[in-house]
Amino acid sequence: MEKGLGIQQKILMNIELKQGQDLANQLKKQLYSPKRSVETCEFLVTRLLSSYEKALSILNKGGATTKAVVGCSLGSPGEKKILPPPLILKSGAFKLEDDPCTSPRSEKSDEPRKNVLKKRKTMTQWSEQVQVPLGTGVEGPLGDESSWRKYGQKNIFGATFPRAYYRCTYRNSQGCLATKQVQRSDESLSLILVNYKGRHACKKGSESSARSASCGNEEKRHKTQKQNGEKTNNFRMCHKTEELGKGTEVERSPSFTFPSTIVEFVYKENHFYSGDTRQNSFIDSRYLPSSINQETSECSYLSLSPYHNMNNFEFDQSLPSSESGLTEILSAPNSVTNSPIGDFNISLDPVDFNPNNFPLDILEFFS
DNA sequence: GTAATTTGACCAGA
DNA sequence: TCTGGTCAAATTAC
Repeated sequence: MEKGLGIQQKILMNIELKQGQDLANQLKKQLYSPKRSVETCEFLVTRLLSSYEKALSILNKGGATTKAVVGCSLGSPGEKKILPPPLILKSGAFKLEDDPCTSPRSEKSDEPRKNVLKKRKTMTQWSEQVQVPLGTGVEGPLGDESSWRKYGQKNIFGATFPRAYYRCTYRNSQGCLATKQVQRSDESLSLILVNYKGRHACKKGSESSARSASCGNEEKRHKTQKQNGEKTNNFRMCHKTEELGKGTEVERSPSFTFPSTIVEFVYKENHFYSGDTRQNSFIDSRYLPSSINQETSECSYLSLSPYHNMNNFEFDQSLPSSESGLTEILSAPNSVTNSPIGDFNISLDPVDFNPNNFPLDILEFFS
C-alpha cells in the first residue's frame, strides 16, 4: 500500500488515519456517554470523514505527489536515491565536482543563460525535505542554522499555496548554491514542506551543529521575536541518511520557531529525551513514526497541527539505533500540549483548521 | 546606506 | 503552450 509513498506521505497518512482513529474513539465515548450531544457527535463524524478523505487523497496521489511536491528523494528508505552533491557555482549553475575552478557566471555575464539552466535541469539533484508544523517562522531560514535569502516565489499549478524559493545568503560571497523551496502542504494545512537542494558550500552552512548554531538571520529573527514579546518554541525531528552519507554532515538540524516556550526532544541512543535536560524525560523510540529512521538522508520534521495528537502517529517498535552517536533533535511546542511529555501523550482538543488561528507570520508568508 | 524581500519577466523543459 | 525555476529592478526593512 505504501509502495511509492514518500516519507512525507507516510507521515501524512499516519496523521490522518490516526486522527481518524482518535476521532472514532471519541465518537464511541460520546455515544455511550450520558452527556452526549448530537452536535459533538456530528462534529466528530465530520472530522472523522475529513481525516479519511485526506488519507485517501494522499494514498491516491501516492508517490507522484511526493515527486511533484517535495522532490524525488523524499521516498521511503527503500526507494532512496544515492545522489551526489551538487556542483555549486557562484553563478547559480551546477557543475561537475571535479571541476572546482570553473569560473562562476557573473550576474551580467554574456554566457547564454540557457546553458546554465540546462545544466541545472539535467543535473542529478541532491536534496533534503523537511516538514514543519504551522505556526512557525517559515519566512525565515526555517530554523536551520544556515542563512537563507528568498529570491522568488511562485504560484504552483494545482497547489493552493505558493512556493517560496530560498538560496544561501552566502551564495555570492562564498559561492554556496544551496537552495531550498518552502511550500505549505495542500494535503495537510498543518504542514509546511521544505525541499533542500544542494549542499552548503559556505562556511556558515557547513558548520552544522545539532545543538545550537545560529547565523545572522536566525539571530535577527529571534531578536525580532523577542522584541515582539514572543517566546520561541521548536519542534524538530531530524533524521539523516547515508545518502548524504556523510555522517555528521547530516546535522544540519533544520528547525523552526513559533511562539511558545521551548520543549525540545533529543534523540540519543534509541531514545528520545525531553530537551529539558533538567528532567531528561525519556521518550521511547517506539513513539516515533516508522518512517522516521536513520536510513534515509532526509532531515524531516514531524509536524503537529493544532489538533493533532502526538500519539496520532503510527509508531514503529524498531527504530534503528544511532550508531553514529549523533544527536537528533525533536522538539515540540508545549503550548499545544497538556499532558506529560515523557509518555509523549499530548492531547489536544480538536479544532478545525482556521487560517485565522495561525500566527501572523505564516499567514503573511503565504499571502 | 546596506541588506533582504517582493514581484513581474524571462527562459528552459515537458 | 504551460509550468517551474531563476533573475533582477523596485521596494521595504533594519
